[in-house]
Amino acid sequence: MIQNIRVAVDAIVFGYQNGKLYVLLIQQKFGTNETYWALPGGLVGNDEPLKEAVQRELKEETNVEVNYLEQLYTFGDDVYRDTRNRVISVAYFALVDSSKLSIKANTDAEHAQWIEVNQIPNLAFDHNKIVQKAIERLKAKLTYQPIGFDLLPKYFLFSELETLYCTILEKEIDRRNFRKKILSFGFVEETEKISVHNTGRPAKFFQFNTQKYNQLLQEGFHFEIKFA
Amino acid sequence: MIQNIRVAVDAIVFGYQNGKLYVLLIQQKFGTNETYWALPGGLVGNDEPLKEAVQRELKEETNVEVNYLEQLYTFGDDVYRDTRNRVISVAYFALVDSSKLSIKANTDAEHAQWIEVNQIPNLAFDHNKIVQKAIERLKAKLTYQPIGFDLLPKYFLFSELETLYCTILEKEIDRRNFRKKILSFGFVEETEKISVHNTGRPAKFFQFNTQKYNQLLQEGFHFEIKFA
DNA sequence: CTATCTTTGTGTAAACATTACGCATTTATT
DNA sequence: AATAAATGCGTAATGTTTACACAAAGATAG
Repeated sequence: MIQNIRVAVDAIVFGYQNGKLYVLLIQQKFGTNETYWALPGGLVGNDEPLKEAVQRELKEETNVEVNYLEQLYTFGDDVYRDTRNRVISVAYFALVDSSKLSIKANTDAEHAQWIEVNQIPNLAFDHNKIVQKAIERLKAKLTYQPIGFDLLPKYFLFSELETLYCTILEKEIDRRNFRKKILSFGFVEETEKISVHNTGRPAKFFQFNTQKYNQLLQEGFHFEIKFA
Repeated sequence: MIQNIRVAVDAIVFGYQNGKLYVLLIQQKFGTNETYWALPGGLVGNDEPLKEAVQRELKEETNVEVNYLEQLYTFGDDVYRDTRNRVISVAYFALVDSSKLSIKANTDAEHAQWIEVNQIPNLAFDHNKIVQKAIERLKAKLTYQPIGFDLLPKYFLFSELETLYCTILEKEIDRRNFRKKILSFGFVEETEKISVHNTGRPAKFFQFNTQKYNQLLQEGFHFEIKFA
């Protein structure tokens, strides 16, 4: 018997801005006037590594380049997830910082759009399920890996980092304890820059020091933020 | 262009007994007199869910039924991992308790064998890499999910649980603090049974209460064992 | 039958980490 | 100048982890 299974990749790309979490979706046409929302993705080339396939599809369909990319899960238990063919999908989890939240014009990218996570419509195939799994991963990782910084600009305020954690994890935390905890790690550094907003005391900008973090990792450090 | 990619599943099954961790491997013949060790696995059927494919292959090739099964990772970045065809492999991570550590006779199962993890030979394809990733997953999960109990018999001694943790994580821990920590969770219960070994004070058998654990999970409980 | 060995089971004090707040600081606004 | 808003720093109370002392229960040897 000859195996006849298609292999696709799909990307769940998260972006964050002003206390809101977004997912990158594309609008696809089925037939003449029916449109569906779906995750960016497509079939893998015969000689193409999976990871490159995701990056290519993202580039083609949305013109977005991500800051962070890792494999999420392979969806292949529902044999009829695509009604036309047997297709398994290797889903990837990705993050972009807020500077990339505007779609750059591109042949196909016009159908791409950032949608707030609590306003995601019905998606094609099992894509709602995939997004759900990605959100769980994001929440989990936020507490044990410093991926929150990949969602923020290079220089950020502590209040921004704090509201990012609170909005994504849907929990409250004490501003002052959070700050102390993060600073105690030693890989978030104060910069010279100072933000002036319309109200309140001006705040220092901070930055994530990747090198310092990797060094600490090697010394056996283990990142963790507990949210009650 | 027609996509021509094979989809395989591979299983990394761990077993534990007497302070030793084992992986289930099979001996395969290539050509006439060349033999290779490899992970159990094979191609997925056209109408077969991935998870069922693993279970079928395990049954066929090793006659083993596992206690715990979850998807590990999909290996598909090395385009030439199989030199004959483009094959991507969806790897699964599985556990059996010590009662299943003897291979039951079966047509194909004669080539299956439990090999100690620190004596794993060169394996076919990228299977050494896959096993490595599985070991990392096992170590990580042991600290934040109660999967250690799936490697032990239904009734076990605290000393057995303790040495399991110590051998797999390759670390020492204080016996008394470990016991207190585990018991504080409330899902490991004392039984009436008592073990009499040749030396020392007789020990109570304990058992894992799945129902209690699930109940605690719903109440927001989060399992965690820290190893210095 | 008592001394010794070994493993199990219980307790407790010290060290460390987390939590809950109080309050001074620095700007913009009235 | 007084007020408001957000930032930045400190400290006491509480909770958790670690290190270790020691009693308990059986096996063995003299």
